[in-house]
Parts: sequence; C-alpha cells; structure tokens
Amino acid sequence: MLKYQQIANEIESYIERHHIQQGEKLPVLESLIKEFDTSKSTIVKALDVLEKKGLIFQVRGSGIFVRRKKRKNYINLLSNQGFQKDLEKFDITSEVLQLEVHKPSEIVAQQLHIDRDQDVYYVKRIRYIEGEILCLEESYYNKAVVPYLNKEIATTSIFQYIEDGLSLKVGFSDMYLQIGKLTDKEASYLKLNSGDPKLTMESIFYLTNGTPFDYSTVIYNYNQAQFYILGTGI
Amino acid sequence: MLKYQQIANEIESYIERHHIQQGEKLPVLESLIKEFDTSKSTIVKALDVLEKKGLIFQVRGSGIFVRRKKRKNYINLLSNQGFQKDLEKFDITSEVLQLEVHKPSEIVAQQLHIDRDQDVYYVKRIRYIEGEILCLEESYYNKAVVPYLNKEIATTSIFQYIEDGLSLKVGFSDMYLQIGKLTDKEASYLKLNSGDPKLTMESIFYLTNGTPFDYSTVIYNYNQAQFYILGTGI
DNA sequence: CAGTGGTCTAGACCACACA
DNA sequence: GTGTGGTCTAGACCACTGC
Repeated sequence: MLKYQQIANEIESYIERHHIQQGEKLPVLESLIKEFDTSKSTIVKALDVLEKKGLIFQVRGSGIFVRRKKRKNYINLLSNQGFQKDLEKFDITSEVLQLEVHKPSEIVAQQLHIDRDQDVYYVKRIRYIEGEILCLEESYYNKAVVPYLNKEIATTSIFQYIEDGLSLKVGFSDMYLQIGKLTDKEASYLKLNSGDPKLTMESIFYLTNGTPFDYSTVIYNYNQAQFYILGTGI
Repeated sequence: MLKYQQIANEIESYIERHHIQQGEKLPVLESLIKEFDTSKSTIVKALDVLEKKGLIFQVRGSGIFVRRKKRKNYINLLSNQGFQKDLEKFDITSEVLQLEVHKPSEIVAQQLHIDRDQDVYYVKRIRYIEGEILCLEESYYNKAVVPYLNKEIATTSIFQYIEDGLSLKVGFSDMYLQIGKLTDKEASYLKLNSGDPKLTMESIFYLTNGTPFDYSTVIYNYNQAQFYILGTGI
C-alpha cells in the first residue's frame, strides 16, 4: 500500500471514528509529519487526496478543516465504483434480466472502440436500493477485456469482479446525463407511468491504460434519483 | 501565477492548439522537464492538475495520453465557475426577474450558516443558452460576504464579479440533484407544461476559507439539460 | 532490460491568516 | 510577527509496460 494512501485512509477513518464535524480543525501539518514519521510532501499528498475526495479543505495560514455533507440518502454521483463501494450504507441488489454474448451495434462498437465482429457481453439489470427500484441498466462489456461473466457475478457486483477477480484496474470514465420522459417499455420496467420523468446516464468506463471496456446506459427511477456531488473547485 | 499552474495551462493550450486527439501521446516527462526547465515534481504536479481536470491520463511505464470527450453540446456539471467560464463556447445570457435584500428563511439561514436577522441578497433569474431557456435560478447570497449586487452584475456573471470585483476566492461546493415534475409556476417560467420532467440542482458555494456565501436552487429545462462529467477515479 | 511514470525525502523559501 | 499551509527543487529509488 502506498504510504500517502495509507495515511489518507488513516486520517479518513480517524475523522469517521471521532465523528468530527464540518468546520472542525485537524492537527497541523507539523504534528501529522511527526505522527506519521514521514516527510512533509507525503503528508501534503495524503491531504490532497482527501481534499479531492471532498472530505477536508485546507486554508493557508489557518489550518486543515473537515468537510462533511449534511444530507443523507443521496447517492454520490462521482466515484467509478459502479456504486457498491460508495453505497455500502445502502442496500443495493440487482435482478439480472438478460445476460448474453453477441456482436455489438454500430453505436456500441464505436463507444467501446472495437470492430463490429468482436464479441461483447450484454447485461440488462434492474437495480434496487433498499428494496425499491432504483434503475434499469443496460451494459455492454468488451469480451476481449472481460472474457467471462455469469448471472451470479451480475447479481452482485460486476465491477468488484473486474477489479478483484480479473485484477484489472478501472481508471476513469466519461458520463453523460440527460432528462426526458419514460417510454412505455421503460415505464413498465421501473413500475412507473409512461411519460414520467427520467434521468438517463450513459457512461463509458476505461481501464487505467485507457482501454474502454464498459458502455452502460442507466435509466433512473425519478423517485429514487437523488445525487450529490462534492465539488472541489476546478 | 504558480509555476505548475502556468505549465498546466501551456500544456492544455498546446493540446487545444494542435487538436491532439483522444489517445495520442504527449512528450515524455524528461522532455517536459527540459522544455519547461523545472524540476520533476513540478511537472508531475502540473500533469496531476490536468489529469484531475479529465484532460489527460497517465500510464506508468507507457506514457501520457490525451483524453478528449467526443460529444458536443453537453454542459460540464463540475467546475465551480457558475457556468460562464466553462460555457465560453456557449452563449449564456440571463434575465433578472427579481433582485432584493431581505431576511432569510429558516432553510436559507441554515444553508448559509447565518442568523435569521442577517441580510441576504435574493436573485431570481432565467438563464438562456444560445437563446433558449436553460433554467430558472433562485439564489441567496450572504450580504456580509457579498455586500453589493445590482441588476447589471446579475445580468452578466455574478461569480465573475465575486472573484474579480470583490477579490474573493471560491473554494468548493456541495451540490444536490433531484428529478421531479414541474409545478404550474415553474412550467410557466420555463415555457413548458405542468408535470413535465425537471432536474433540480441545489448548490451551496463556499469561499476557500470555508464560508458558505451562496445557496442556489436551479431548475433545468429538460430539453436543454445535457451534462457531462469527466470522472477521474476515486 | 530499457524506457517511462510514480513515490518519497529533506529542506529552502513563499504567501496568507490571525491576533 | 508567528504560525500555518503551499510551492519548488534535486535526487534516490520504485513499479509498471512493452519490446
């Protein structure tokens, strides 16, 4: 484990354990350097990680302060973790409607940067949050990257399988959001009415080496679609 | 200007100028160090900035590659810039419906972390993108932080005024997203129908020192609400 | 195994907040 | 002015990629 990551984790769990509130001050840099017996740069890097995660903010000449969102029951929109990791407080389950290997459409082939004669896994799921319907998801995985999938994996967490089972590293993602009205078909899956609001989120996930491996379209139930973003100033 | 920020900007404009495409390789670290005549750490920091912005990705043992989103006409959901800066390709205008100083409601006072007897600016605007109605925005500014506002400022960019005119630094933000149906009133502002889909985005903006100064609720026209996020792996 | 990016150090110096 | 975080350096060493 990287030293700075280790330190970041320890500070994070320290904040968590001690229920430190928004605006409360953390020990000064000098103390942290001594505490963790490391160099200044390493501490600074660890704190940068936490700052980018939205857990703290640093004020020059003043100190390091805890940032803590106040609203519960909102889902973190960022985080590549395909949920799960981020929603460990929530109970997320999945019902697999379809799982098969086939050739991609033009659009899918383009998003995954493959030829139309290469195989993809197609997975259609309904995902539940605390027993309520959260979303309808249709995903395409490049079979050259994800050579095997089964219903059991798709019922739990595909991303966890990719990272732990296949030892692949998820790097980054492009996400596109749109608002619209549910079609008849979508509505029946989500047990809503045709014409009801929907949030559509298309995502392309890439490995750390830049290979796109997953193209997904997720349609959220507007009753459950509550998201938060901890912005960190671009 | 900070050296690493300067370098990041130069690399960014280099990518832009040369129309470098997704996946194309940038010069290796060693070259950049020589080119900018600086230390390795500084270059690394500059590249980190660009990576977090979603412009490049770095692969150990391989190289530095350009990342470039392909879809146009989507709005960047992140960036604290209250749009404008991010939408410089878009034409954003605002119509001010209301602008006044008053005492905050319980909720507003709480979000801005002030007492109910302190003044806030209340601004209600309709914002247009390329001449089309983009959203209805209601904002509350802590008057202790933003002592003066007028219609002209609100018609252009309030955030630019805060940063340039008042020399305040925007630090970070909490954002909450929800999907729902338009009320009669909202629909009439957006020239849509009651019951049509809406995306509601509540934001609290903080200065770099952690002071919340702006609480805004924005209701987007679902026909124009197209967003993208460049995820960078949490 | 050569090339490339990533981590870590020790320390100098700078910039800002706050009293 | 003191305390605190931020930048920058020069260099050692590590870890991954791809030939």
